[in-house]
Amino acid sequence: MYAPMARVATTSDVFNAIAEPQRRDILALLRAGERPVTELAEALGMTQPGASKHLRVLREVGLVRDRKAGKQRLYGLDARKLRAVHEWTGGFEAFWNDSFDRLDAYVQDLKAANGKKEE
Amino acid sequence: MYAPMARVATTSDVFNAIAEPQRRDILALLRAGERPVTELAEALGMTQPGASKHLRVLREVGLVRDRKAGKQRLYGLDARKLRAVHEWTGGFEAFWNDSFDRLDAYVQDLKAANGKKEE
DNA sequence: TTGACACATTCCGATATCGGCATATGTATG
DNA sequence: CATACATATGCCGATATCGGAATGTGTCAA
Repeated sequence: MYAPMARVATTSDVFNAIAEPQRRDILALLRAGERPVTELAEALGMTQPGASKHLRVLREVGLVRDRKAGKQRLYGLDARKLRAVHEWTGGFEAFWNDSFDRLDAYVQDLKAANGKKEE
Repeated sequence: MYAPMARVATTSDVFNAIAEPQRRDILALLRAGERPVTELAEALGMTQPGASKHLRVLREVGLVRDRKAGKQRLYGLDARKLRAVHEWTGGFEAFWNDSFDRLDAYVQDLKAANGKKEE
């Protein structure tokens, strides 16, 4: 009937998939090539079911692909969808590079007043 | 003293902040310049408290800054942290252009070598 | 077939998240 | 001061999420 219409499922999109640090780690590791689940799990210090679950999310959004190889299942990177994120953030490039409006003034202000901020 | 150690707070990082579509919309809108909360809310079809809450998240991760202007509070973009995301995804650039070629090569390699002596 | 291995799925508990609503805080203006 | 306006915060309900543990499924090999 009414129902507070709570949260919307978000695990099905790339932005959310890479919001999880461990999943980013998996993707980064896969740049070196295909890897079986157990190897990923061990390399990243996570349990096998944990790795499987993260891989499932990554697979469902299309960031990785899997391939059977005997007993194992090799996961490989499919970075095409990361391009969308790269381009989205790229749309803000003008705002972190060069001065714009009062942002620049504000930033200068911060630097002057705060010194170093670390990054 | 047990506690399944459930989920880790993630709202305090940039990747998670931009995982929410409405927050991305806010950031995109703010490229046009500073805006008061109400205007953002109306422009994006969200309630005022809703906008305030999203803005709070964005502020806490440093993606927006706020400035008092009379009765209003103007929110402005601070895209510096988006650069980190841009660069992280940029680390995969070589893989979204020819990821399949690379993968194929890797696969051939595996088949030829059989074992897992990679690198 | 049996057993070992690789991986996926399910159930669970704790907590995070989001939207809606009501309300509190803050600020200008009369 | 009082009131209107702008924004923030608190509470709630529904649901999503994550990790752990146990268990299920699939595949090779003897």
